[in-house]
Amino acid sequence: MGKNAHAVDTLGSAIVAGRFGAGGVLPPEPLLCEELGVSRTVVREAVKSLVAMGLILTGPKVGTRVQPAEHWNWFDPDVIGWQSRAGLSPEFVRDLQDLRLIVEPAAVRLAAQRANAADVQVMEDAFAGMRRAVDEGGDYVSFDLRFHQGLLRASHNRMLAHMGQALSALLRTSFEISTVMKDGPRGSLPMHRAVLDAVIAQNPDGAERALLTLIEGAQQDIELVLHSRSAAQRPHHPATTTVAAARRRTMAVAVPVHPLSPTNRQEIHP
Amino acid sequence: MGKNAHAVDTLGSAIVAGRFGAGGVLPPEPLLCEELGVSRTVVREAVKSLVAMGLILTGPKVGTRVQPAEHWNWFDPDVIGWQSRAGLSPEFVRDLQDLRLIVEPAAVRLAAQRANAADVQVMEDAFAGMRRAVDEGGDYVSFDLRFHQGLLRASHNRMLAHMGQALSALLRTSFEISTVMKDGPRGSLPMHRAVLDAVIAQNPDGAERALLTLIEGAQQDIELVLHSRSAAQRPHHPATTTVAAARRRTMAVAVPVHPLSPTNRQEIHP
DNA sequence: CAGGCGCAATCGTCATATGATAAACACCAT
DNA sequence: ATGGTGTTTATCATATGACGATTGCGCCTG
Repeated sequence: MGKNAHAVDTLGSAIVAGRFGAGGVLPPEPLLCEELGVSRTVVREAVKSLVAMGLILTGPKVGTRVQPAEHWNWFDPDVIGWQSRAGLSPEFVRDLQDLRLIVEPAAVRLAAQRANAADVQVMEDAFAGMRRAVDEGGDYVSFDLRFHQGLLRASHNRMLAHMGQALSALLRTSFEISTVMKDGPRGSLPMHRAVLDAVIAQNPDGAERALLTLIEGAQQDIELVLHSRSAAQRPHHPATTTVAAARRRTMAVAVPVHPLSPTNRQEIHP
Repeated sequence: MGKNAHAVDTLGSAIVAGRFGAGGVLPPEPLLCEELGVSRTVVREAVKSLVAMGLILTGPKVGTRVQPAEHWNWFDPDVIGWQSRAGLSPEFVRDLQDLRLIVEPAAVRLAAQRANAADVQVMEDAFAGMRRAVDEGGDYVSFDLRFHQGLLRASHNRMLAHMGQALSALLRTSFEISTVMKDGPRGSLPMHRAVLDAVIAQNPDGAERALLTLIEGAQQDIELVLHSRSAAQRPHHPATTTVAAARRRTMAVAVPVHPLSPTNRQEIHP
């Protein structure tokens, strides 16, 4: 990984984790150079990236100060990733659940009205992958994410599609650092099918209903996880608390214990 | 303004305006230095900012290429501002209207449940400012924006609050480059009051209804504007076509005729 | 005690050099 | 002739050193 990407990731993680406090000031550039083991050029460019994400602002003599959390760009995959690794606070999860509950039903309504053949094909492929993963074993999560991503994109609304990207980043991270629920996938398949069918039938109401069912299942799981987490204070090792299945379910959610791979949007590797 | 900010703005505007085409590649860094009249350091930092906004990707030998529009960060105030100046295409406006219609009613429901005294005070102040602006003349727009911003923040959801920021950026820009509607403010005052009262009364249903009324009024205006615009193909001078008032209205919207783009080659969006 | 003035810390900008990477091309072997 | 392979080269990535600009803070003066 490039040094710049590493610097952005390190600083971003530290800031989001609250290492400098809310409104605190970061060390001067020379010190950051030492700590990160890079030149001032790299530090400056990393700082510029973080400024663009709304995490900090800079000025002569004032140094670089972290902005209040309301100014973060909460739709940046990196920011969401850092927050996820820093710990899924109940407030953060609640915010995301709120958002999902607001956005996805509305998006699926639009999708049912606007989806074209290509959109449907993407979702069909994703669904096929999910089914295959259940039958033969495989990466269920990626296909599930692709399904929901396809759903959001099928709304043909740039903002909604971008939100899906952010949501995906969170869920993906959540999965990378945890285990997948065992029988969740099989149970959620039929309801995914129902959503897709309703979209194909251009039936907004049916699509919304099916999706709401899906979300409710996920919400229950998440609440269970958060509950079991606050019960078992600070689990020790990769013993991520996995949660028993609910009947209808979209995605499993578990608790991050150890930070892991950053998403690197900075370099091209075609 | 600092050179860096200027560089980011210039490049960002050009990219969003489609000067390099979708998926096109920007000139090499040395050329950009000449065009912008700045050093390579500034260009690189500006590029890093744009990368963080998801507008472009960079890599050795491949140059810096603009990403497809789905990857833009559509919740960045700068990006929205550039898009606004580049021309409010009907699709863009439709996307934003969709978003507003999805987010604001849901947010006001949450606000009615979660708003505290401080939140209410912010909105009261904003409303008082709106009323004063109507009675004595003044900057109605700022207070209207502040009202809606306060509404979103009162939902106590970081993502929703941030979305409000982006929405504000759009509406503000829309106003900066156009004139304000004459009797819109007076007509919209009562409905704003109704929203605020419902929030204070912790009445989610009432708040949502009132807000929906407000949004519908705005939507009608916007449709009128877009219609009159496509009717009058390419008006000649600063004759911004303002639109007659509708009864209930949140904010006035007018048409940018002359983008303030620094580049002379403005392009007509398809 | 108050207000203006200078100092110094810190970021902003510039210039130049060198390394790293990956696409493009030419070359050789089969 | 064709396909693989090595070299070239354009472009970005990083490092270094210097100077300018701005602003917070303390000192000095009235």
